[in-house]
Amino acid sequence: MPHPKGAWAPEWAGDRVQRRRLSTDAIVAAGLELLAAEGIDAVTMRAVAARLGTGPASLYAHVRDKQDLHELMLDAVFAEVHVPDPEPERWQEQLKEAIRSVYEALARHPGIAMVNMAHIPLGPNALRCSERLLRICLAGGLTEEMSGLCVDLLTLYPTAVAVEDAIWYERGKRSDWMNSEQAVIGRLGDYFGSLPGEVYPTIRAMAPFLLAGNGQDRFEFGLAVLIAGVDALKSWRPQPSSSDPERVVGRH
Amino acid sequence: MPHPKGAWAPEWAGDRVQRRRLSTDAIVAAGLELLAAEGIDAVTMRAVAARLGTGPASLYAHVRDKQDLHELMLDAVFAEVHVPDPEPERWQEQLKEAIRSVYEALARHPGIAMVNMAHIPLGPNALRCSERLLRICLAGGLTEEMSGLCVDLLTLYPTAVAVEDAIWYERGKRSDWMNSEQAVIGRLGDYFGSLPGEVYPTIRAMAPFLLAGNGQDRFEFGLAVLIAGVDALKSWRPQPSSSDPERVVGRH
DNA sequence: ACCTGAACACCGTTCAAGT
DNA sequence: ACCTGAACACCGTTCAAGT
Repeated sequence: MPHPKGAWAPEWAGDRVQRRRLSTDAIVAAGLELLAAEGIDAVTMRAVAARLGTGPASLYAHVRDKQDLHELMLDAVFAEVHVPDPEPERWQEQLKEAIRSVYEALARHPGIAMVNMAHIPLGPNALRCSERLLRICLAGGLTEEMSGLCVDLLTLYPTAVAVEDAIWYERGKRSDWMNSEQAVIGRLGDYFGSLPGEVYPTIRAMAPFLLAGNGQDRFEFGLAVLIAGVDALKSWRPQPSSSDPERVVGRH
Repeated sequence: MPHPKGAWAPEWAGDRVQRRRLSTDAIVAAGLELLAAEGIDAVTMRAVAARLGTGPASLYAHVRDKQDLHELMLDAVFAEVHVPDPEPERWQEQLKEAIRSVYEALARHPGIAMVNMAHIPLGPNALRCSERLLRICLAGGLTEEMSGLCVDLLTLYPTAVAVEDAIWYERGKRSDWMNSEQAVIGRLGDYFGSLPGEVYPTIRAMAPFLLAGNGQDRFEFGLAVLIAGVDALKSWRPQPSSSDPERVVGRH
Protein backbone atom coordinates (compact mmCIF):
# COMPACT_ATOMS: atom_id res chain seq x y z
CA MET A 1 0.00 0.00 0.00
CA PRO A 2 2.06 2.97 -1.24
CA HIS A 3 1.64 6.24 0.62
CA PRO A 4 2.35 9.20 -1.70
CA LYS A 5 3.19 12.43 0.06
CA GLY A 6 0.16 14.44 1.09
CA ALA A 7 -2.35 11.91 -0.30
CA TRP A 8 -3.85 11.47 3.18
CA ALA A 9 -4.67 15.19 3.59
CA PRO A 10 -6.72 17.58 1.46
CA GLU A 11 -4.62 19.79 -0.77
CA TRP A 12 -5.59 23.07 0.94
CA ALA A 13 -4.17 21.86 4.25
CA GLY A 14 -0.87 21.20 2.58
CA ASP A 15 -0.87 24.62 1.00
CA ARG A 16 -2.07 26.72 3.90
CA VAL A 17 -0.71 25.02 6.99
CA GLN A 18 2.13 22.66 6.21
CA ARG A 19 3.68 24.57 3.37
CA ARG A 20 4.57 27.78 5.20
CA ARG A 21 7.67 28.91 3.37
CA LEU A 22 10.92 29.46 5.13
CA SER A 23 12.12 33.04 5.56
CA THR A 24 14.79 34.86 7.51
CA ASP A 25 12.16 36.38 9.79
CA ALA A 26 10.59 33.01 10.53
CA ILE A 27 14.01 31.56 11.32
CA VAL A 28 14.88 34.46 13.64
CA ALA A 29 11.50 34.14 15.38
CA ALA A 30 11.99 30.41 15.85
CA GLY A 31 15.45 31.10 17.24
CA LEU A 32 14.06 33.54 19.81
CA GLU A 33 11.35 31.07 20.84
CA LEU A 34 13.94 28.38 21.30
CA LEU A 35 16.15 30.81 23.24
CA ALA A 36 13.29 31.60 25.62
CA ALA A 37 12.31 27.98 26.05
CA GLU A 38 15.66 26.25 26.36
CA GLY A 39 18.54 28.74 26.44
CA ILE A 40 21.18 29.80 23.94
CA ASP A 41 22.86 26.41 23.78
CA ALA A 42 19.61 25.01 22.43
CA VAL A 43 19.61 27.48 19.54
CA THR A 44 21.37 25.10 17.17
CA MET A 45 20.80 25.01 13.45
CA ARG A 46 19.31 21.56 13.83
CA ALA A 47 16.86 22.56 16.56
CA VAL A 48 15.73 25.73 14.79
CA ALA A 49 15.19 23.73 11.61
CA ALA A 50 13.26 21.04 13.48
CA ARG A 51 10.97 23.69 14.99
CA LEU A 52 10.21 24.85 11.47
CA GLY A 53 9.58 21.32 10.31
CA THR A 54 12.63 20.98 8.10
CA GLY A 55 16.25 19.90 8.15
CA PRO A 56 19.27 22.01 9.15
CA ALA A 57 20.56 22.42 5.62
CA SER A 58 17.44 24.36 4.60
CA LEU A 59 18.35 27.31 6.81
CA TYR A 60 21.51 28.10 4.88
CA ALA A 61 19.49 29.64 2.06
CA HIS A 62 18.32 32.42 4.41
CA VAL A 63 21.06 32.76 6.98
CA ARG A 64 24.81 32.67 6.41
CA ASP A 65 25.65 30.53 9.41
CA LYS A 66 24.86 30.12 13.10
CA GLN A 67 26.69 33.33 14.04
CA ASP A 68 24.68 35.27 11.50
CA LEU A 69 21.46 33.88 12.97
CA HIS A 70 22.54 34.95 16.45
CA GLU A 71 23.29 38.49 15.24
CA LEU A 72 19.90 38.77 13.61
CA MET A 73 18.29 37.63 16.86
CA LEU A 74 20.28 40.27 18.76
CA ASP A 75 19.05 43.09 16.57
CA ALA A 76 15.48 41.90 17.08
CA VAL A 77 16.09 42.24 20.83
CA PHE A 78 17.48 45.77 20.40
CA ALA A 79 14.09 46.72 18.97
CA GLU A 80 12.79 46.49 22.56
CA VAL A 81 15.26 49.06 23.90
CA HIS A 82 13.92 52.53 24.64
CA VAL A 83 16.28 55.50 24.76
CA PRO A 84 14.54 58.79 25.64
CA ASP A 85 14.69 62.06 23.70
CA PRO A 86 17.36 64.37 25.14
CA GLU A 87 16.45 66.69 28.02
CA PRO A 88 19.81 68.41 28.57
CA GLU A 89 19.41 69.26 32.25
CA ARG A 90 18.82 65.63 33.28
CA TRP A 91 21.25 63.81 31.00
CA GLN A 92 22.59 61.68 33.83
CA GLU A 93 19.21 60.24 34.75
CA GLN A 94 18.45 59.75 31.06
CA LEU A 95 21.63 57.79 30.50
CA LYS A 96 20.69 55.63 33.47
CA GLU A 97 17.24 55.03 32.01
CA ALA A 98 18.76 54.05 28.68
CA ILE A 99 21.27 51.67 30.20
CA ARG A 100 18.57 50.08 32.33
CA SER A 101 16.52 49.60 29.18
CA VAL A 102 19.40 47.87 27.41
CA TYR A 103 19.90 45.66 30.42
CA GLU A 104 16.22 44.78 30.67
CA ALA A 105 15.94 43.91 26.99
CA LEU A 106 18.99 41.66 27.18
CA ALA A 107 17.76 40.12 30.44
CA ARG A 108 14.39 39.36 28.87
CA HIS A 109 16.20 37.02 26.46
CA PRO A 110 18.75 35.29 28.64
CA GLY A 111 21.71 34.15 26.62
CA ILE A 112 21.60 36.80 23.90
CA ALA A 113 23.92 39.15 25.81
CA MET A 114 26.97 37.08 24.88
CA VAL A 115 26.22 37.76 21.24
CA ASN A 116 26.31 41.48 21.97
CA MET A 117 29.73 41.05 23.52
CA ALA A 118 31.00 39.11 20.54
CA HIS A 119 30.10 41.72 17.92
CA ILE A 120 29.90 45.43 17.35
CA PRO A 121 26.15 45.40 16.84
CA LEU A 122 25.40 47.11 13.53
CA GLY A 123 21.79 46.15 12.89
CA PRO A 124 19.25 48.96 12.40
CA ASN A 125 17.82 48.71 15.90
CA ALA A 126 21.20 48.73 17.59
CA LEU A 127 22.24 51.74 15.51
CA ARG A 128 19.09 53.63 16.47
CA CYS A 129 20.01 52.96 20.09
CA SER A 130 23.55 54.30 19.66
CA GLU A 131 22.27 57.31 17.75
CA ARG A 132 19.98 58.28 20.62
CA LEU A 133 22.57 57.61 23.32
CA LEU A 134 24.95 59.94 21.51
CA ARG A 135 22.31 62.66 21.40
CA ILE A 136 21.81 62.51 25.16
CA CYS A 137 25.56 62.69 25.80
CA LEU A 138 26.05 65.68 23.51
CA ALA A 139 22.94 67.44 24.83
CA GLY A 140 24.33 66.95 28.34
CA GLY A 141 27.44 68.88 27.37
CA LEU A 142 29.96 66.05 27.22
CA THR A 143 32.82 66.66 24.82
CA GLU A 144 32.56 64.88 21.50
CA GLU A 145 35.54 62.74 22.47
CA MET A 146 33.83 61.67 25.71
CA SER A 147 30.52 60.99 23.97
CA GLY A 148 32.12 58.80 21.34
CA LEU A 149 33.89 56.63 23.89
CA CYS A 150 30.96 56.64 26.33
CA VAL A 151 28.58 54.83 24.02
CA ASP A 152 30.80 51.78 24.03
CA LEU A 153 31.57 51.87 27.73
CA LEU A 154 27.98 52.45 28.77
CA THR A 155 26.79 49.57 26.61
CA LEU A 156 29.50 47.22 27.80
CA TYR A 157 28.28 47.43 31.39
CA PRO A 158 24.69 46.15 31.03
CA THR A 159 25.93 43.61 28.51
CA ALA A 160 28.52 42.20 30.88
CA VAL A 161 26.04 42.02 33.76
CA ALA A 162 23.48 40.34 31.50
CA VAL A 163 26.09 37.78 30.45
CA GLU A 164 26.74 36.93 34.09
CA ASP A 165 23.01 36.74 34.80
CA ALA A 166 22.41 34.42 31.89
CA ILE A 167 25.00 31.98 33.12
CA TRP A 168 23.36 31.84 36.56
CA TYR A 169 19.97 31.54 34.96
CA GLU A 170 21.11 28.67 32.79
CA ARG A 171 22.64 26.95 35.77
CA GLY A 172 19.51 27.45 37.86
CA LYS A 173 17.38 25.79 35.19
CA ARG A 174 19.53 22.71 35.11
CA SER A 175 19.28 22.00 38.84
CA ASP A 176 16.85 23.97 40.97
CA TRP A 177 18.32 23.10 44.38
CA MET A 178 21.65 24.63 45.41
CA ASN A 179 21.53 27.29 42.73
CA SER A 180 18.97 29.80 43.95
CA GLU A 181 20.50 33.18 44.76
CA GLN A 182 19.89 32.61 48.46
CA ALA A 183 21.44 29.15 48.51
CA VAL A 184 24.57 30.32 46.69
CA ILE A 185 25.00 33.32 48.99
CA GLY A 186 24.58 31.06 52.00
CA ARG A 187 27.21 28.63 50.81
CA LEU A 188 29.56 31.45 49.82
CA GLY A 189 29.18 32.93 53.30
CA ASP A 190 30.09 29.56 54.84
CA TYR A 191 33.02 29.25 52.45
CA PHE A 192 34.40 32.71 53.22
CA GLY A 193 33.96 32.01 56.92
CA SER A 194 35.92 28.76 56.61
CA LEU A 195 38.96 30.41 54.98
CA PRO A 196 42.21 30.54 56.96
CA GLY A 197 42.20 33.87 58.79
CA GLU A 198 45.97 34.35 58.51
CA VAL A 199 45.85 34.34 54.71
CA TYR A 200 42.50 36.00 53.98
CA PRO A 201 41.67 38.15 57.01
CA THR A 202 40.01 40.90 54.98
CA ILE A 203 37.76 38.59 52.98
CA ARG A 204 36.69 36.89 56.22
CA ALA A 205 35.93 40.17 57.93
CA MET A 206 34.23 41.68 54.88
CA ALA A 207 32.15 38.63 53.97
CA PRO A 208 28.80 40.29 54.78
CA PHE A 209 29.66 43.27 52.57
CA LEU A 210 30.95 41.08 49.75
CA LEU A 211 27.64 39.23 49.71
CA ALA A 212 25.39 42.26 50.29
CA GLY A 213 22.57 43.21 47.96
CA ASN A 214 20.65 41.37 45.28
CA GLY A 215 21.35 41.55 41.57
CA GLN A 216 19.22 44.66 41.14
CA ASP A 217 21.06 46.53 43.91
CA ARG A 218 24.43 45.59 42.50
CA PHE A 219 23.46 46.64 38.98
CA GLU A 220 22.27 50.02 40.26
CA PHE A 221 25.47 50.47 42.23
CA GLY A 222 27.63 49.93 39.16
CA LEU A 223 25.41 52.25 37.18
CA ALA A 224 25.78 54.99 39.81
CA VAL A 225 29.58 54.60 39.75
CA LEU A 226 29.71 54.75 35.96
CA ILE A 227 27.57 57.85 35.61
CA ALA A 228 29.36 59.59 38.46
CA GLY A 229 32.62 58.84 36.65
CA VAL A 230 31.31 60.15 33.34
CA ASP A 231 30.14 63.31 35.09
CA ALA A 232 33.53 63.79 36.73
CA LEU A 233 35.26 63.48 33.34
CA LYS A 234 32.61 65.47 31.47
CA SER A 235 35.16 67.72 29.80
CA TRP A 236 37.67 64.99 29.10
CA ARG A 237 39.75 65.17 25.94
CA PRO A 238 42.49 62.73 24.95
CA GLN A 239 46.05 63.39 26.14
CA PRO A 240 45.84 67.11 27.03
CA SER A 241 49.25 68.52 26.18
CA SER A 242 51.19 70.94 28.39
CA SER A 243 49.98 73.75 26.12
CA ASP A 244 46.46 73.12 27.47
CA PRO A 245 45.04 76.64 27.92
CA GLU A 246 43.73 76.19 31.47
CA ARG A 247 47.03 74.93 32.74
CA VAL A 248 48.91 77.80 31.16
CA VAL A 249 46.44 80.33 32.52
CA GLY A 250 46.56 78.63 35.91
CA ARG A 251 50.25 79.51 36.20
CA HIS A 252 49.79 83.18 35.17
CA MET B 1 55.15 -8.21 9.61
CA PRO B 2 53.50 -7.56 13.01
CA HIS B 3 54.49 -4.40 14.80
CA PRO B 4 54.14 -4.79 18.57
CA LYS B 5 53.79 -1.57 20.53
CA GLY B 6 57.11 -0.02 21.42
CA ALA B 7 59.14 -2.78 19.81
CA TRP B 8 60.86 -0.19 17.63
CA ALA B 9 62.06 1.84 20.63
CA PRO B 10 64.29 0.88 23.56
CA GLU B 11 62.44 0.12 26.78
CA TRP B 12 63.87 3.04 28.77
CA ALA B 13 62.34 5.52 26.31
CA GLY B 14 58.94 4.02 26.97
CA ASP B 15 59.44 4.25 30.71
CA ARG B 16 60.95 7.70 30.95
CA VAL B 17 59.27 9.60 28.15
CA GLN B 18 56.05 7.92 27.10
CA ARG B 19 54.84 6.78 30.52
CA ARG B 20 54.52 10.16 32.27
CA ARG B 21 51.58 9.70 34.61
CA LEU B 22 48.50 11.82 34.33
CA SER B 23 47.86 14.44 37.01
CA THR B 24 45.58 17.43 37.47
CA ASP B 25 48.55 19.78 37.09
CA ALA B 26 49.69 18.14 33.88
CA ILE B 27 46.15 18.38 32.49
CA VAL B 28 45.86 22.07 33.43
CA ALA B 29 49.27 22.78 31.89
CA ALA B 30 48.30 20.97 28.69
CA GLY B 31 45.07 22.96 28.62
CA LEU B 32 46.96 26.26 28.89
CA GLU B 33 49.36 25.21 26.14
CA LEU B 34 46.46 24.34 23.90
CA LEU B 35 44.75 27.63 24.77
CA ALA B 36 47.86 29.57 23.77
CA ALA B 37 48.35 27.61 20.58
CA GLU B 38 44.82 27.27 19.26
CA GLY B 39 42.33 29.23 21.36
CA ILE B 40 39.70 28.25 23.91
CA ASP B 41 37.57 26.33 21.44
CA ALA B 42 40.48 23.97 20.92
CA VAL B 43 40.64 23.17 24.63
CA THR B 44 38.40 20.12 24.31
CA MET B 45 38.68 17.05 26.46
CA ARG B 46 39.71 15.10 23.41
CA ALA B 47 42.46 17.52 22.36
CA VAL B 48 43.90 17.85 25.88
CA ALA B 49 43.93 14.08 26.19
CA ALA B 50 45.59 13.69 22.81
CA ARG B 51 48.30 16.16 23.82
CA LEU B 52 48.99 13.96 26.84
CA GLY B 53 49.06 10.85 24.70
CA THR B 54 45.86 9.31 25.97
CA GLY B 55 42.11 9.21 25.34
CA PRO B 56 39.50 11.67 26.59
CA ALA B 57 38.04 9.30 29.16
CA SER B 58 41.31 9.22 31.10
CA LEU B 59 40.98 12.86 32.16
CA TYR B 60 37.84 12.23 34.18
CA ALA B 61 39.87 10.64 36.98
CA HIS B 62 41.56 14.00 37.68
CA VAL B 63 39.07 16.61 36.56
CA ARG B 64 35.29 16.61 37.10
CA ASP B 65 34.40 17.84 33.62
CA LYS B 66 35.36 20.39 31.01
CA GLN B 67 34.05 23.30 33.08
CA ASP B 68 36.13 22.19 36.04
CA LEU B 69 39.22 22.07 33.83
CA HIS B 70 38.55 25.60 32.63
CA GLU B 71 38.19 26.88 36.20
CA LEU B 72 41.48 25.29 37.20
CA MET B 73 43.12 26.95 34.21
CA LEU B 74 41.65 30.29 35.26
CA ASP B 75 43.11 30.10 38.75
CA ALA B 76 46.50 29.31 37.26
CA VAL B 77 46.19 32.55 35.28
CA PHE B 78 45.26 34.51 38.43
CA ALA B 79 48.64 33.50 39.82
CA GLU B 80 50.12 36.00 37.36
CA VAL B 81 48.14 38.94 38.72
CA HIS B 82 49.97 41.44 40.91
CA VAL B 83 48.05 43.63 43.35
CA PRO B 84 50.27 46.06 45.29
CA ASP B 85 50.43 46.52 49.06
CA PRO B 86 48.21 49.40 50.17
CA GLU B 87 49.61 52.92 50.19
CA PRO B 88 46.55 54.86 51.42
CA GLU B 89 47.33 58.21 49.82
CA ARG B 90 47.50 56.78 46.31
CA TRP B 91 44.68 54.21 46.41
CA GLN B 92 43.27 55.34 43.08
CA GLU B 93 46.49 54.76 41.16
CA GLN B 94 46.91 51.44 42.98
CA LEU B 95 43.46 50.26 41.98
CA LYS B 96 44.31 51.17 38.41
CA GLU B 97 47.53 49.19 38.60
CA ALA B 98 45.68 46.19 39.98
CA ILE B 99 42.96 46.29 37.32
CA ARG B 100 45.58 46.66 34.59
CA SER B 101 47.33 43.61 36.01
CA VAL B 102 44.12 41.56 35.92
CA TYR B 103 43.54 42.68 32.37
CA GLU B 104 47.07 41.85 31.29
CA ALA B 105 46.97 38.39 32.82
CA LEU B 106 43.67 37.60 31.13
CA ALA B 107 44.89 39.08 27.85
CA ARG B 108 48.03 36.94 28.00
CA HIS B 109 45.77 33.88 27.73
CA PRO B 110 43.14 34.91 25.18
CA GLY B 111 39.92 33.03 25.74
CA ILE B 112 40.22 32.45 29.48
CA ALA B 113 38.36 35.68 30.33
CA MET B 114 35.01 34.13 29.47
CA VAL B 115 35.61 31.55 32.18
CA ASN B 116 36.07 34.38 34.68
CA MET B 117 32.74 35.81 33.62
CA ALA B 118 31.00 32.47 33.98
CA HIS B 119 32.09 31.85 37.57
CA ILE B 120 32.74 33.60 40.83
CA PRO B 121 36.42 32.64 40.87
CA LEU B 122 37.17 30.99 44.20
CA GLY B 123 40.55 29.39 43.62
CA PRO B 124 43.40 30.36 45.96
CA ASN B 125 45.02 32.78 43.51
CA ALA B 126 41.78 34.59 42.71
CA LEU B 127 41.04 34.91 46.42
CA ARG B 128 44.46 36.37 47.12
CA CYS B 129 43.72 38.94 44.44
CA SER B 130 40.36 39.88 46.00
CA GLU B 131 41.91 40.02 49.46
CA ARG B 132 44.49 42.54 48.31
CA LEU B 133 42.03 44.62 46.30
CA LEU B 134 39.87 44.91 49.40
CA ARG B 135 42.83 46.10 51.45
CA ILE B 136 43.56 48.91 48.99
CA CYS B 137 39.91 50.03 48.99
CA LEU B 138 39.70 50.09 52.78
CA ALA B 139 43.09 51.77 53.17
CA GLY B 140 41.88 54.43 50.72
CA GLY B 141 39.02 55.26 53.03
CA LEU B 142 36.14 53.76 51.06
CA THR B 143 33.23 52.62 53.19
CA GLU B 144 33.01 48.90 53.83
CA GLU B 145 29.84 48.79 51.72
CA MET B 146 31.62 50.47 48.79
CA SER B 147 34.67 48.25 49.12
CA GLY B 148 32.62 45.08 49.09
CA LEU B 149 30.75 46.03 45.93
CA CYS B 150 33.82 47.55 44.26
CA VAL B 151 35.77 44.33 44.10
CA ASP B 152 33.15 42.81 41.83
CA LEU B 153 32.66 45.88 39.67
CA LEU B 154 36.36 46.56 39.27
CA THR B 155 37.01 42.96 38.26
CA LEU B 156 34.09 42.85 35.85
CA TYR B 157 35.55 45.64 33.74
CA PRO B 158 38.90 44.11 32.70
CA THR B 159 37.17 40.76 32.32
CA ALA B 160 34.57 42.14 29.93
CA VAL B 161 37.19 43.97 27.86
CA ALA B 162 39.34 40.83 27.75
CA VAL B 163 36.35 38.81 26.54
CA GLU B 164 35.85 41.27 23.69
CA ASP B 165 39.55 41.21 22.87
CA ALA B 166 39.62 37.44 22.79
CA ILE B 167 36.81 37.30 20.26
CA TRP B 168 38.65 39.71 17.96
CA TYR B 169 41.88 37.80 18.48
CA GLU B 170 40.21 34.52 17.60
CA ARG B 171 38.64 36.04 14.51
CA GLY B 172 41.96 37.55 13.42
CA LYS B 173 43.64 34.17 13.61
CA ARG B 174 41.07 32.54 11.39
CA SER B 175 41.47 35.01 8.52
CA ASP B 176 44.25 37.58 8.61
CA TRP B 177 42.88 39.91 5.94
CA MET B 178 39.90 42.14 6.73
CA ASN B 179 40.22 41.59 10.47
CA SER B 180 43.16 43.72 11.52
CA GLU B 181 42.18 46.59 13.81
CA GLN B 182 42.96 49.09 11.06
CA ALA B 183 40.94 47.27 8.41
CA VAL B 184 37.90 46.97 10.65
CA ILE B 185 38.05 50.64 11.65
CA GLY B 186 38.34 51.59 8.01
CA ARG B 187 35.33 49.55 6.98
CA LEU B 188 33.34 50.80 9.96
CA GLY B 189 34.13 54.37 8.98
CA ASP B 190 32.88 53.67 5.45
CA TYR B 191 29.78 52.01 6.84
CA PHE B 192 28.94 54.89 9.19
CA GLY B 193 29.52 57.33 6.35
CA SER B 194 27.13 55.40 4.11
CA LEU B 195 24.25 55.51 6.61
CA PRO B 196 21.18 57.59 5.71
CA GLY B 197 21.75 61.02 7.22
CA GLU B 198 18.08 61.61 8.03
CA VAL B 199 17.96 58.59 10.33
CA TYR B 200 21.43 58.53 11.85
CA PRO B 201 22.76 62.11 11.64
CA THR B 202 24.63 61.93 14.95
CA ILE B 203 26.39 58.66 14.20
CA ARG B 204 27.43 60.04 10.82
CA ALA B 205 28.76 63.27 12.29
CA MET B 206 30.44 61.54 15.23
CA ALA B 207 32.03 58.70 13.26
CA PRO B 208 35.62 59.88 13.83
CA PHE B 209 35.01 60.04 17.59
CA LEU B 210 33.26 56.68 17.67
CA LEU B 211 36.28 55.09 16.01
CA ALA B 212 38.94 57.06 17.89
CA GLY B 213 41.69 55.43 19.87
CA ASN B 214 43.18 51.95 19.94
CA GLY B 215 42.25 49.21 22.39
CA GLN B 216 44.75 50.44 24.94
CA ASP B 217 43.38 54.01 24.88
CA ARG B 218 39.83 52.79 25.22
CA PHE B 219 40.72 50.51 28.13
CA GLU B 220 42.44 53.38 29.94
CA PHE B 221 39.46 55.65 29.30
CA GLY B 222 37.03 53.19 30.91
CA LEU B 223 39.44 52.72 33.79
CA ALA B 224 39.60 56.46 34.36
CA VAL B 225 35.80 56.72 34.35
CA LEU B 226 35.44 53.84 36.80
CA ILE B 227 37.96 55.13 39.31
CA ALA B 228 36.59 58.67 39.06
CA GLY B 229 33.16 57.24 39.80
CA VAL B 230 34.42 55.24 42.77
CA ASP B 231 36.13 58.34 44.10
CA ALA B 232 32.95 60.38 43.71
CA LEU B 233 30.97 57.77 45.67
CA LYS B 234 33.73 57.13 48.19
CA SER B 235 31.40 57.51 51.16
CA TRP B 236 28.49 55.65 49.58
CA ARG B 237 26.23 53.60 51.81
CA PRO B 238 23.14 51.72 50.66
CA GLN B 239 19.76 53.52 50.63
CA PRO B 240 20.48 56.54 52.82
CA SER B 241 17.17 57.36 54.55
CA SER B 242 15.68 60.85 54.93
CA SER B 243 17.09 60.89 58.48
CA ASP B 244 20.53 61.10 56.89
CA PRO B 245 22.36 63.61 59.15
CA GLU B 246 23.74 65.87 56.41
CA ARG B 247 20.34 66.39 54.79
CA VAL B 248 18.73 67.27 58.12
CA VAL B 249 21.55 69.66 59.00
CA GLY B 250 21.41 71.15 55.51
CA ARG B 251 17.85 72.33 56.12
CA HIS B 252 18.55 73.91 59.61
C1' DA C 1 42.83 3.84 42.01
C1' DC C 2 43.77 4.81 37.62
C1' DC C 3 43.39 4.15 32.79
C1' DT C 4 41.32 2.60 28.35
C1' DG C 5 38.43 1.58 23.91
C1' DA C 6 34.20 1.79 22.35
C1' DA C 7 29.87 3.62 22.20
C1' DC C 8 26.04 7.07 22.68
C1' DA C 9 23.82 11.02 21.52
C1' DC C 10 24.83 14.98 19.86
C1' DC C 11 27.05 19.25 16.88
C1' DG C 12 27.85 22.85 12.19
C1' DT C 13 28.42 22.75 7.58
C1' DT C 14 28.82 20.96 2.77
C1' DC C 15 27.15 19.02 -1.31
C1' DA C 16 24.90 16.63 -4.97
C1' DA C 17 20.39 16.05 -6.13
C1' DG C 18 15.85 17.36 -6.53
C1' DT C 19 11.81 20.93 -7.46
C1' DA D 1 16.00 30.06 -6.20
C1' DC D 2 14.89 27.28 -2.69
C1' DC D 3 14.82 23.02 -0.31
C1' DT D 4 16.38 18.31 1.00
C1' DG D 5 18.78 13.78 2.70
C1' DA D 6 22.89 12.09 3.53
C1' DA D 7 27.39 12.47 4.77
C1' DC D 8 31.68 14.39 6.95
C1' DA D 9 34.31 15.52 10.65
C1' DC D 10 33.78 16.67 14.87
C1' DC D 11 31.96 17.18 20.20
C1' DG D 12 31.35 15.73 25.95
C1' DT D 13 30.45 12.13 28.72
C1' DT D 14 29.49 7.29 30.25
C1' DC D 15 30.60 2.68 31.08
C1' DA D 16 32.23 -1.95 31.24
C1' DA D 17 36.52 -3.85 31.21
C1' DG D 18 41.18 -4.03 32.17
C1' DT D 19 45.58 -3.24 35.32
